Amino acid sequence: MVSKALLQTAIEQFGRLGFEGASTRDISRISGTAMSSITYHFGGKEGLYLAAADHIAESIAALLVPMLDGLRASGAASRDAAVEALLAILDSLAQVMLRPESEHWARFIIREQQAPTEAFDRLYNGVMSKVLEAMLDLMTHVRPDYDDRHRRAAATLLVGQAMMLRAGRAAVCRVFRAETIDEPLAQLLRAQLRTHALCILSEKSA
Amino acid sequence: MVSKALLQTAIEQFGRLGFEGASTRDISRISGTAMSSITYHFGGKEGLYLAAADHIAESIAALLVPMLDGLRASGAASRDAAVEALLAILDSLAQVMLRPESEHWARFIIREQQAPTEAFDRLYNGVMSKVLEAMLDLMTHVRPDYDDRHRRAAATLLVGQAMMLRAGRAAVCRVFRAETIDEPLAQLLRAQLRTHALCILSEKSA
DNA sequence: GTCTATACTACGATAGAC
DNA sequence: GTCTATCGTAGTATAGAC
Repeated sequence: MVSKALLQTAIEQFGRLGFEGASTRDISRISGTAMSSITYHFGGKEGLYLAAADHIAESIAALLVPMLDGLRASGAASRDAAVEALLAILDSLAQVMLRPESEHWARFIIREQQAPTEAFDRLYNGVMSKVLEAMLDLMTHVRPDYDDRHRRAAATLLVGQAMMLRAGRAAVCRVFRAETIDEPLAQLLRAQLRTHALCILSEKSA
Repeated sequence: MVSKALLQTAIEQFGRLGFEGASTRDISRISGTAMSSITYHFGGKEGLYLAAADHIAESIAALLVPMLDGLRASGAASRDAAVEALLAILDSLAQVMLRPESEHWARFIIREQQAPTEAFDRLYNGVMSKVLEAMLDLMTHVRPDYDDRHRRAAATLLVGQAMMLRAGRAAVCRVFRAETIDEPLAQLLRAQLRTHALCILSEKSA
């Protein structure tokens, strides 16, 4: 399974070093194969990069998408149910951000956020849009008084709190004077995120 | 002012391409000087990188730090005053994130968050810690019922909403089906951030 | 399918002229 | 202080053996 190894190594290397910084020499060497295997399996460096984006989107989608339909359905029952469903989505996002495995995905994605290429389209269409659509759907039940743009702004900012756990990881660790986010700290952050989100979502209409 | 030009170009190139991806050849060419000027002024590629981090920290500190002492003082008057001071800090952060000039800073900083080097120390000690200390100080007035770790978690997550405006820029634009964040959208996002923060900070104790 | 060998370009650093 | 010239290394891509 040379192509699988190349894909895994590519995600790590592209995430750490960026497209230009990563070298196909290193990727193939770490994967235990020859450089020319990249050309054979993916057509070249760029093909490998896009394949890595697809693989990341599929991996995250596998973790999140299956639960979205259920939450959308259960959230239609009442406003409180929609709030709970939104809290569940946010906590799932937070858990993904806290997973050690998400480190390389996150680096890759955050790079693409700063300078989107075709790879960002694949990430957005593959996962992000699905999560956001589910959130916006639930937001219509929670915030019928908001217009569409306000609901989008609210959902975006709520996601920001979860994203902080990855995108601002180094700062989070400094704030807590910790080397890493261990399990008790992770639970504290998730609980606080829930408190914040509950407060924002259940506040009576302005 | 060759060294100034090199510094500016370095921030842009390191931000876009990362340390490994950026080339001293390009940086010197874009700056209109010779490669060897980098060796002369900064000792080499790494010295230039650290100098770029210092320059970013100083630039952001110049925008934020002067207001922090005043807000800390005014926030000591009452709980409501502390809430208002915190809202002012968050809005300033949001404005920094929304500034077009912050694009290159942000890329540089976000890269360092994912893989901190000595440059992150300079960024954290130069600006981030000062903003966070001011926020935590105000939080003791707003949330005397929280323990220190909960206050740190709350402050961190609040900052996350502002950070989303930069770190998740591409996703924000997609959500609003916009090419860029124009002035009306920026105001909408800032207003929503204020609503969220106000809701979180003024909620009665749990 | 996977390898070795190689062609060609670009990298960072430095020596030395001015 | 800034330049040109050059060294040694490492980059991607490709041709061709097996």
